[in-house]
Amino acid sequence: MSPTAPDKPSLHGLEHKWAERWEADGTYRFDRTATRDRVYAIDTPPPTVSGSLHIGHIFSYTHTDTIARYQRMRGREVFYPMGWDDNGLATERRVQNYFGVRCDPSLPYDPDFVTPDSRKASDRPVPVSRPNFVELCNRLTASDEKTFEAVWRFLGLSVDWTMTYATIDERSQRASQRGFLRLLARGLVYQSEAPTLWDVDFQTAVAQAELEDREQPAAYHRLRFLGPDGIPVEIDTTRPELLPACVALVAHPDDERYQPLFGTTVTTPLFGAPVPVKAHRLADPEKGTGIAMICTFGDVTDVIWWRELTLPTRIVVERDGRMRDTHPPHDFWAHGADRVWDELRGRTLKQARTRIVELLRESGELVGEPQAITHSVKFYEKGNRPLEIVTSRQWFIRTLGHTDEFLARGNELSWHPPYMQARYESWVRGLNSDWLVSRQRFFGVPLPLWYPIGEDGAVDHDRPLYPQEARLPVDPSTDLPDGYNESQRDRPGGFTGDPDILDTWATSSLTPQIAGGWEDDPNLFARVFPMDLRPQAYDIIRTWLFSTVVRSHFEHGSVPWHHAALSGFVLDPDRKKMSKSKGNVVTPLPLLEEYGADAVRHWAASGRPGVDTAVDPGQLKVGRRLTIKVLNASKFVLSRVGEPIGPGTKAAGPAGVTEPLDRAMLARLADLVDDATTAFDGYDYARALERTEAFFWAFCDDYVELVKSRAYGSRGDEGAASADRALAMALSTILRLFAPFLPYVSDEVWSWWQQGSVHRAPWPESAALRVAAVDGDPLVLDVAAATLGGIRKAKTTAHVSMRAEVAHLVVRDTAPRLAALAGAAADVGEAGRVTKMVTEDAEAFSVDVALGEPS
RNA sequence: GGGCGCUUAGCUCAGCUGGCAAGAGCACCGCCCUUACAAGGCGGCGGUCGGGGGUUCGAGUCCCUCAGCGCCCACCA
Repeated sequence: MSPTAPDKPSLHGLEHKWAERWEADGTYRFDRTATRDRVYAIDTPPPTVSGSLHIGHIFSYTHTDTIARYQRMRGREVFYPMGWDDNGLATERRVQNYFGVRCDPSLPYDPDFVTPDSRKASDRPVPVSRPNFVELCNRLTASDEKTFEAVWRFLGLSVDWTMTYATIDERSQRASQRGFLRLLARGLVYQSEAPTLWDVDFQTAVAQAELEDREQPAAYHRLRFLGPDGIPVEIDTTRPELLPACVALVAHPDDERYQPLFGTTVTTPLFGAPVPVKAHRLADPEKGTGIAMICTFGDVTDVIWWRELTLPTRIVVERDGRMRDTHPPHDFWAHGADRVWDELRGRTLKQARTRIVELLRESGELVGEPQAITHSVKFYEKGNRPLEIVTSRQWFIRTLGHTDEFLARGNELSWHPPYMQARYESWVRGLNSDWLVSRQRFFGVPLPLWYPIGEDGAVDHDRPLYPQEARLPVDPSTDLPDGYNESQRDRPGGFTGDPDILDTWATSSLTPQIAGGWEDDPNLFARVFPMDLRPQAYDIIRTWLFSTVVRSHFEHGSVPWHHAALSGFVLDPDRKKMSKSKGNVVTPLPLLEEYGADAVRHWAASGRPGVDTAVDPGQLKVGRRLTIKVLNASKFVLSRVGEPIGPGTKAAGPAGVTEPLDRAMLARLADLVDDATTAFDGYDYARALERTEAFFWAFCDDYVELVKSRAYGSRGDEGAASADRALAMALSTILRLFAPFLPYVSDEVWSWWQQGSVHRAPWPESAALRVAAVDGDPLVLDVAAATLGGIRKAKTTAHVSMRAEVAHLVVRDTAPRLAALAGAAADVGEAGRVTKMVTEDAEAFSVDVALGEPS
């Protein structure tokens, strides 16, 4: 059988051809009979299904795929599933915009509902029931997932596509609810009625991990309170509209200015409410006037003060971000304060602020004019308005008090790059609240709980009812707690389902368990858990990585995986962070189509682990050129090779390579294999690629040129055979080294002369190459290449063709290097078209090139 | 306020445990239709490796310090 390289090799259509072949052959199918020690398990990040893939996905997933392919070639059975993160707010938001609907849980299910069509952006959203809304979510995510899968396949991810999951599917819901109930049974999860950060647009509580600070314009308003002896006490506030919720003033215990006031009572402006003056260490004497008003609740410090100073609660802000429209219990407001309140009630906070400032100004209790400042305010990372603090009943997983355990688990992990561990540790050390997992949303895993309703109609939250694990997953809005029937739902003496869902992270923190078949498939789980690798981008260390460690620690008493590989971010060509609002998001499909998947992968894989990398058309062209070069160089090599040469064939034997230059190249190649292997074992795919690529170009430019004429037979069969065998060994090795990065072109070329897929071929081993190289000295190749370079330079300088004859060549160099050159003198002579070559001992390398026909 | 990373040719970046007479690609300039490759090949120009100090026979590479950029965490009346 002889190799069959096409006359005109092309990249066109390779993706389609090979994606189909791999699927048909099950090239990446996981063999679940493999024992744990042979398995390499990857906890693939389930991308958020929200319309279209981002170039950042391509970047990070390519990194993972190179490692997956490397491990597979090293003989590991790679467990490489794909998940879709479709539950949660991102999907809800997309569904609202896409279909023009709004979820109203109070509506009954409408089985005949059809989505509104031909609507305009200005149209009001159509209210739909929760079940209808969830149906729409399922419909849209199903189609989005198809689109995503198509892009992943185009990119050439070596995922086992028979192993997919979605974070909203039944398996995930079961795992999520089971995990929750087990924590509940162990007291690691609890509910609490407490002030929590609240997004007034999404109308849900928000966890610490989902916060971000944003700089916002604001203004200090100086308000005059009335002290015990009629002496004014002035405070600065950015939230004057919260004055009716003021429950105390606070200053630092050591602040001599205010020490006389501690324990006394002052009166609030406008409302005339008597409030105590308290001392607390968190009060900052440098801020404002050094004494602050405590409101329920303006910010998290208010909550701390309120709790630690046991202050009363006076709520004026509603969950929708407006002033409440009723009279709050105002037993301590002064007579007449109702008239002030009537000016504020029901208004938005912004309107209320404007109005109260006017009122304060009129009453003379605003001191001076507001001073504009800029300060940072907490936002929900997906939100548009500052978070408020609202008291509500929520469920929490206990994370406080476990800091040392979490840090210890962090130490058990190998971090790539290592400095990423610092981000994890600073997050763990900074935890200041338990993990809030309940959300007041609709599309997600329901909390698997019901509550009894007393004969008096009061819901008894303290005695939740929960299902046996065998019943999971349950939807408490339609399923029944044991011992009840449907007629008792929401009735006195009956029960009510918990209306909330679990936060996305409460489910995706279990991806190793979900993908690995925890409890559902113990046989599989034992083979893959704890997994080997968690690949992800560094921005979600505090969410996904941390929460997965927490769940695994609590549930299994182990780390969820042994390695964490953190990818950087993709920046736009101007090195700015990409965001939808800036409109600089790069979508991957056009790049894949223009440059080819291998070139896009080449760009991605050239981004160092953890390092932000810009989209660079130049780099994409480099990748494109490389893949074309692989095709052409391979075609040349195979035109010299009479039969397949690889492990087990005759040319693999050491006897085949006799020429010093060929041996030198193989020795260099062996070093390369060691380099690339070491790099990959350290998760440095970029280094492996860079080394391979550098070798390959030098191989083409120097070695191939040097042996070309000998390979054509200029010096007899033996010299040609040596070259052919070395070329074939090199090609086989190079293709396998490139395979993790350029899966399409490498398998294409592999198929020209080898059996099976290169992606199931063994990773090259340097030992075999060293045997073939015998005593090969890399110096031979170095000096030969340098000499050839000198000849080329002379010809270029003389503006003559590379085919021009060299009448007389003098090579000067040190004795050892000249000795090395002697072994390749004939090759150099033929490649440079040198008629007569002489050497002279010298301190340093130089050449004299006399062009022209031999005299 | 605490921490991490980065700062090397015009641009994007390699240079891992100190030995480099400082590298690659892109861009730029020039040459070459050479039978693997002209959507190519070959060659050239270009940097006092952010500043300053130190250790060393020797520092882009280690230590100290300063500066700029980016990010993480904490705090925010």
